[in-house]
Amino acid sequence: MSSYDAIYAIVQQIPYGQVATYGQIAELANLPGRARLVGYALFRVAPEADIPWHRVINAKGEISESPVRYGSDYLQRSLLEAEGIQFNAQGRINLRIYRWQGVIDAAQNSQ
DNA sequence: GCCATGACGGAGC
DNA sequence: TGCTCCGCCATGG
Repeated sequence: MSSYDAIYAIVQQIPYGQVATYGQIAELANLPGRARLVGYALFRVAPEADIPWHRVINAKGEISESPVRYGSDYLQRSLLEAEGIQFNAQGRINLRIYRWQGVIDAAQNSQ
C-alpha cells in the first residue's frame, strides 16, 4: 500500500449522482499529473473493495474502454445512469453538471 | 534490475 | 472538433 490509499479515500468521497475525472482524483490525492496511476490503482482494487469506481471517468467525460475490461464499461454506464446521470448522444457525460468539485474551499466559491 | 505496458491528460496539428 | 504524440510512474515478466 502507498499513496494509492489516498486515491481510494478520494473515490469513496464522491457523492451519489456525481462523477470525477482521473486527473481530478489524482490531484485530490496529492498526485498531480499521475492520473494514469489512479486508473491503474482502481483497476487493481475495484473488484475487491467498496469503491464506487464507476463514478470515475476520464477528462473527456466519457467512460474509458480497455481490452482488459471487456464489457465492464457498459456496466459502469448502467450504474451511472442508475444514479441519474445522463449521457449525451456521444455517450459522454456533461462534466459541467455532474463533475464533483471535491473539497471546495469557501474562498474558491466566490465565483 | 531492466524493459514494456497501461481505467489518463494536455498540448500540438 | 478530432486524432496523434509525449510525459509520468507503478506493476509484472
